[in-house]
Amino acid sequence: MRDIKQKILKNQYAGMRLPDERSLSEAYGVSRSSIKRALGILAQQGIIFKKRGSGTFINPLYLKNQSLFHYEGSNLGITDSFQLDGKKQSIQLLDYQVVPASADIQEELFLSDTDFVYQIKRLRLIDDQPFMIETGFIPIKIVPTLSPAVVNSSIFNYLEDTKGKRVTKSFTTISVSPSTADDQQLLELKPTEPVAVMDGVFFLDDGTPFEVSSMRIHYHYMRYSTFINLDQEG
Amino acid sequence: MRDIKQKILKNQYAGMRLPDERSLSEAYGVSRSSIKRALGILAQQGIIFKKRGSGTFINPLYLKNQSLFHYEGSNLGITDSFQLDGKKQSIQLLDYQVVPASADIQEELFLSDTDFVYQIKRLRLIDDQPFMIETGFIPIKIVPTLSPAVVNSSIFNYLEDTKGKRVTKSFTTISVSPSTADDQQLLELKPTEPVAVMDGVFFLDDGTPFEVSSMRIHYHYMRYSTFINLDQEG
DNA sequence: AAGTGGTCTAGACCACTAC
DNA sequence: TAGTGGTCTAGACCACTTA
Repeated sequence: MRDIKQKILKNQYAGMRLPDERSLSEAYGVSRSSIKRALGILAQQGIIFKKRGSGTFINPLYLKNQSLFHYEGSNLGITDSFQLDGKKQSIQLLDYQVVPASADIQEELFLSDTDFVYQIKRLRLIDDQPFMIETGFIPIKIVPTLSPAVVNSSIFNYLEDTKGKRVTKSFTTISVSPSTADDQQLLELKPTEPVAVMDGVFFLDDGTPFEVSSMRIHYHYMRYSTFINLDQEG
Repeated sequence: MRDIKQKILKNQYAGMRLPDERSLSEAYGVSRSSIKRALGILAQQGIIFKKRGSGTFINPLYLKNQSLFHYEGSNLGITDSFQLDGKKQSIQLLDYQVVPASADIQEELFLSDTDFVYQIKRLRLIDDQPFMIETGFIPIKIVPTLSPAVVNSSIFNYLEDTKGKRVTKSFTTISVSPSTADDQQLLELKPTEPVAVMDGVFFLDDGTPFEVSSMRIHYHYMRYSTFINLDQEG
């Protein structure tokens, strides 16, 4: 899959058309089923279109606009969703405490009355411009070793590097809101300027809910792109 | 896949756990590969989690909150994304003309200098409350038979019913903006109240780009939910 | 050690498109 | 009619979890 994707990017297929599946199968020395799986994922991502009876074609929009297409939604809809390429990221820790899990949070993280969570509020900046206020809740029993030092950078990376646990799934809702006084102060907004709100639950590989998070994003930096494909939905 | 989904909804599996793939294969009288494909789609949608070595489990959040989870993003991120259940939908046609395709639109719809497009501006309402201004561009050569009467309801349904063409894919970008004077008037917003902006390209089944659309949505009605799963991304 | 999901194969047959 | 992708099968073997 990766190799075919590279070839598409490098324009190594003539006429926006890929070889047929049987040829690819032979060329790569794998079964047709495996080729089919690879192409299926690329089709799901909108990189190619399959047309029964005629062949498999590259989506021209993808070539023109990879930067957008590169499927920002795929990065779990968080920091990487924003244009952080060459820019300096930083974090200000605004709040860090351990509190009992509220009823709402118990429900979303599958906790009981007796569970505690970290409550972490951070301001994220790029090139010293504040762009997002993030308030997250994480069960202490999942990462008992969290500390303010860790929280000053990526919690997801910490988890992956030290515990081998990956955060690979999320359920997120995006909405829009006028800015509150708190937003205006922290994000340096005028009263007429709005924020985007992303509320989400993040899960580990195995489905364990790991964090509930609410993000308030400076409207100027909010941009969320997705490719939707209804083919595989029964 | 549909049958298993029903059984999940009706709580016909004990302990939030599905039978193993080999049993399901036998029970349904199909191969394990077919079961695997069905479960793969449900996992992609966040309905179940697969754990190698231990089994397949129902996502409890899905049972608690199907209404949200029912994956509004899947409806191509448009009207169905909003809470229109029992409510009365209506449309006001604000503009309807045929114009030459601009450079931008030519690029996104793969048209040439000589192509013309319908330019259609509509105000959508639910229960007589305006909630979205939609400006769309559609190549005349794809639907030469469009008319104001058609445009007063769903163009997608018209296409499917009369031409057998389905709109199954979209590429959409969501952002946030303060309301303009036009927004404020049409959507009955105060100057401090913002709008969500959804810009997108919609494609037919076979990858033909069908419409470029820009939607400005009353912030009160904007809510976009997605489940993201990074498992299948290489 | 037993049971689970993950990957992969080799091939049959079907449905559609284009010529 | 030839060529394309779609669906499905029966089975081998691997990687991981749990007891």
